[in-house]
Amino acid sequence: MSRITKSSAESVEDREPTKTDRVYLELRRRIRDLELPPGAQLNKNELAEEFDVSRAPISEALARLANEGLVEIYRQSGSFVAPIRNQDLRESMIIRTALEIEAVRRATTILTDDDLEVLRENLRGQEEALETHDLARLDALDAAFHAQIASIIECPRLASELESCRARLDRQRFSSLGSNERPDDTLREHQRIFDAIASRDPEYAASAMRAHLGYVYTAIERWFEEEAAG
Amino acid sequence: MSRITKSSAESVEDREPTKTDRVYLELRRRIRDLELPPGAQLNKNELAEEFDVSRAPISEALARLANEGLVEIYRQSGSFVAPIRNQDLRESMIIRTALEIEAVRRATTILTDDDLEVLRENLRGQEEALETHDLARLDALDAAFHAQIASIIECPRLASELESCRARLDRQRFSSLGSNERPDDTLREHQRIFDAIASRDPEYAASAMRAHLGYVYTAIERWFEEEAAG
DNA sequence: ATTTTATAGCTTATTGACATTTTAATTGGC
DNA sequence: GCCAATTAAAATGTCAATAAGCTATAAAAT
Repeated sequence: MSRITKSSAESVEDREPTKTDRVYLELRRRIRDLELPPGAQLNKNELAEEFDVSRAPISEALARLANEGLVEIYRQSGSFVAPIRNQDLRESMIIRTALEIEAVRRATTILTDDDLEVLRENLRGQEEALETHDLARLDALDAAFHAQIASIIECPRLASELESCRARLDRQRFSSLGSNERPDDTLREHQRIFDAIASRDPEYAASAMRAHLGYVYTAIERWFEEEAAG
Repeated sequence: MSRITKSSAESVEDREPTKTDRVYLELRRRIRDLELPPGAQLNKNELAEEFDVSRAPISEALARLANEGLVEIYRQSGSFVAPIRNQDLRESMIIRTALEIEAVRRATTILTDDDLEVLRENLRGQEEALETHDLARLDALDAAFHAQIASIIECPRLASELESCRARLDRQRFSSLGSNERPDDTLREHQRIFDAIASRDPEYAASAMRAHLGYVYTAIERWFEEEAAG
């Protein structure tokens, strides 16, 4: 009997999202984009009123965000947007590095020509954005570049975990956007990753990715120290 | 005002677990240990009665387990223990490989002598367990060996994600325990990982770990094909 | 003046009832 | 005998009210 219901799996995908999902996605976006700044209080009653739902979906959405490290819930006391902690950024970068290196390594071995063309097109866009000093577009293409590489290996759980890391890291990135220190270096590193992938050498691709993410992490640490000092 | 309440963080750690936590941990254990077999129905009403709580904590616990890939919830239809899918095992092993390689690489560079001694002691235990054919103990020490390596880098979020992978993989492992094909090979691979760590060579350690996990994955795939065939 | 204690105000946790949706069986028609 | 529409049962999603716990303020005692 229980086996039969599993046939409903196909109809599950394309249903309108539950209220919990709506609240979760919207709050996640606000936190990521710093509309809700670190430390801001998230009152479940107020949120329930604002979203015009009861407190149950709010509560579950906040629990999910807490699980993801974007929210901290103190029992019977209050819920708050998580502060940006150096330790969190460090851990997120370690996990991101682990996943992206493994992804690029495997992607390199199973890559199709279409995959390569998508990446090449992205890089062309990055060159344009750099020439026109469109830092916002450059940033978006940067994120897409990494996501495209990860998507090649068709591992949704890995992609999801990577996105979770990025959400935590994005808050720092958006904090320092504009003070983007080295857009041209970044582009060169991306091009080197692309060349490594195109040459179908997993080790080369992995080391290029590692070098790139190492620079990214150095920049994050520098930002954090300035933030702590100033 | 909202800032002040964050000072309560220290008192949050050592409070008795919430009902949701209790239900989550217990259900997770039952699923992992196959007490609740893949496909089994999880009726929220029945569970609420059994645990003597209302349905809210049950619902949240199941949501967490669903997020982790151990449970599948079909709306207004039913909740079931997730089946063991080859694709899930593959993804879990990819993520596990990514995280463990990164962990061992970093651990190798910051290792203390005490850390080494703990690992050496574990290996001695594995040798004993192999000699006495105590496969259950060998299995436990295997898990501990990997966990000890990961713990060195002090990255709780990585450790947590690894444990989540292991929970998914454990169901397959427990299914085929006893048919443990190659306990002696496994020990040799562990010893090689230890030697690499002891020599403080991150690249060597990473490649030893990659080789080991590759063999593990091969065994999993073999099991799955036999399972599908027979 | 300082420390301790009691109280009041918030906030989240939990509950039990209700609404919505899906699934399966049953009935009626062909 | 078979198919379709209807209906009933069952499960989860949602809600609004209540319970329980924490923080901070203020009063009281040392």
